[in-house]
Amino acid sequence: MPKYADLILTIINQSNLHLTAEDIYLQLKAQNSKVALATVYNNLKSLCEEKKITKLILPDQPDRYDRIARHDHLICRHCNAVSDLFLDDISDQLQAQLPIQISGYDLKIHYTCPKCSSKGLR
Amino acid sequence: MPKYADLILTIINQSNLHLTAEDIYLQLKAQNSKVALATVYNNLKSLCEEKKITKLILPDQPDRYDRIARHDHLICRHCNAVSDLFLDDISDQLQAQLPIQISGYDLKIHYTCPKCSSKGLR
DNA sequence: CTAAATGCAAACTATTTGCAACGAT
DNA sequence: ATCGTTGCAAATAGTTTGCATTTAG
Repeated sequence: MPKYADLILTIINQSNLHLTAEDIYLQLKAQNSKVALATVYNNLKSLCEEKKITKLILPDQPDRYDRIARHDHLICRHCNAVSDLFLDDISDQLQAQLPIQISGYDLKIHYTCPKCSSKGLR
Repeated sequence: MPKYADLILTIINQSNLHLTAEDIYLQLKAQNSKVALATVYNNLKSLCEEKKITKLILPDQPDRYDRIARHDHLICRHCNAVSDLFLDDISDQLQAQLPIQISGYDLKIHYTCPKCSSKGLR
């Protein structure tokens, strides 16, 4: 039986959603029947420390976990829904403006998602 | 006596630090002697909703509160220390790559702060 | 007099920890 | 037999809420 760390990594890498610890827990339970939520949290924490996944921290909601491949995020300014975005890497451009060595960046773009937009929110 | 909302807004606008609710609470107590931490939280929440301040959410530490004027942040990849950064506004550049209307962005640049750097961390 | 602002304690949520039990080498 | 992995319950941290009280207009 594979360790949970591997199962969890696979779930995150195969998903294009942004799963919370709870989502992952439920998904594991559906497959595997017997996991503790704490085990999911512990494994997620280890995976982050090993830089095999990243934590996506968003306002007013539990943390989400994401694959490591560089990409940006669109965040709805009203409901905080998240989606992925693959823009040009601007590391070089940023680096050119800075006297220190940068190791990466995190770009969240705010907008109004279609759902909120259709409710008249701007 | 001014309302706490105003006092808090002033504290945040006058500080170039990134204060936590607790920091603000302590600062108010020092000036004013009698506030409840919950009142600080309630006011911070309202101020965010009114978009008079923004919440700065960082990994593994309490939320911090920041003035609204657009700027970016440098985050130490090791100790998560934050500092301000005033880079060129890239809204137009981002907008040009996107089919939807954006309303702003949040850019965090990761690096190794001097303190961590001097400890040999890279 | 009424509505908004405050204080306090309790509630809540997300996450972490301590520790005993388990399972694979 | 040992060491890393897991489950469970309890602890923790940060934040929010309910409600009675105070304050301001």
